[in-house]
Amino acid sequence: MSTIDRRIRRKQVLRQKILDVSREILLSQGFAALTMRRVAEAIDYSAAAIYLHFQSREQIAQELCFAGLRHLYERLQSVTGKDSATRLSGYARAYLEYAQSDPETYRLIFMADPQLTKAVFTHRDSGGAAEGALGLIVTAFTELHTGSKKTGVSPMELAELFWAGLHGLASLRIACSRALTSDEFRLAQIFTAEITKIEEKSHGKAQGRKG
Amino acid sequence: MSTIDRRIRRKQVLRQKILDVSREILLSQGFAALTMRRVAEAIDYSAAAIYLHFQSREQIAQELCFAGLRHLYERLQSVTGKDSATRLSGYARAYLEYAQSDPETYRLIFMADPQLTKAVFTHRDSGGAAEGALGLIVTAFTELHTGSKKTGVSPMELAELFWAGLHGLASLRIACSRALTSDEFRLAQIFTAEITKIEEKSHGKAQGRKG
DNA sequence: GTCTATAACTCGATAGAC
DNA sequence: GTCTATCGAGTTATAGAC
Repeated sequence: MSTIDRRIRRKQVLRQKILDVSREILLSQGFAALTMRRVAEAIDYSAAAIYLHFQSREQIAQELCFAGLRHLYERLQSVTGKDSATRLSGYARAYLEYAQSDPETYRLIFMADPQLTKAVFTHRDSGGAAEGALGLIVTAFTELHTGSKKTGVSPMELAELFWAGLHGLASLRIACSRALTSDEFRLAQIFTAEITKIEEKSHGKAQGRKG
Repeated sequence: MSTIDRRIRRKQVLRQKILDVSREILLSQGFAALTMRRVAEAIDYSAAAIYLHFQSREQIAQELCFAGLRHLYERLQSVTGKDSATRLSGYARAYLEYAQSDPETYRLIFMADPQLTKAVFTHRDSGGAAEGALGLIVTAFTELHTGSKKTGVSPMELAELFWAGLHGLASLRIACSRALTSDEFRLAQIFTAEITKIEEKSHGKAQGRKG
């Protein structure tokens, strides 16, 4: 291994360490506490040294968003189910569980800064996690759609509505724990049942189909 | 009118002027641009003078949130309709229209700072706009409920789910205009139809944005 | 080539002169 | 009541030590 390789490797290691420390600060104290000085303190370097590895604080935030989005995508991917309806129910739970497990990152991705959110949806650096995640949901609704339950509403529209609903539940909870008095998982379950047209089990089927 | 009254009045006028200027900056440039120095510049005072009328920047933000929430409440109150289902449809439209008309204030209320969101839901200074708004929706669902369409799901739960869905649509649009490819008003219409259990009339209804 | 040290600028907020 | 001066904290750019 040449000295040049060693140098590159060390550089990468330091860069990753900056990201790790940043993630920890974000997780425990929120984005406002994620300052260059604090990160520098944690990795035992000067604040200016960070700028050799990252262009700005925003860029660090962006990478944390990308990583968070990949985590969310992985959770969704790990959801299995024979029929699309139960899979959608699993997606809902997985989505809310992710937001609950790492609210500060979720906030950073979807609530904090429009530029960051935009970056998540436009840049390719996140490994296509955003498209992939939505793709899973669209696929499920497409399957559901082949049962021809609904006409005039495309799977894409249902997928986006589904996502928006989950995001509403997750983000309201993050913004204010007291905003919703009902349990968000229960609301998500009701929502999923509605959107997939599955009657709640506690009551059998109450209404007919549509032809 | 005594000199003391005059003084109090002038003080109130200046205070309102600070709020007006702040609101304008928020509306046009976002919360980040709302700095004490900029406000001071606009009202032609020193930055320190503002602290005679407001305890902090946060307090200014809070009052802007309260005012915004009252505006939202007014829009919801102006929705009329014979049956609860059409009223709910109107609420959905009014809600999204408000968020669209003043996205920066909406962001401040529900997305920016947990402390602000919490204040909106706990403090009484907003004139009970938050409770009032939710109350309108709960009432509509209670009416709907008397038709005994749904059992096992309370009107309160439906109201919160309804609100969360609308918030999801509004906040996603604000966070990133490209997040949703479908028209949010159409999605809201689908959502409302679902949650009120009204089958879509294959395609008859219009989905225009502005009434 | 890398990092430190430092300076230039932003901000919110406060103390004290007038 | 108002301003000036200033503090502490923040981001960022750069000069120079190693």
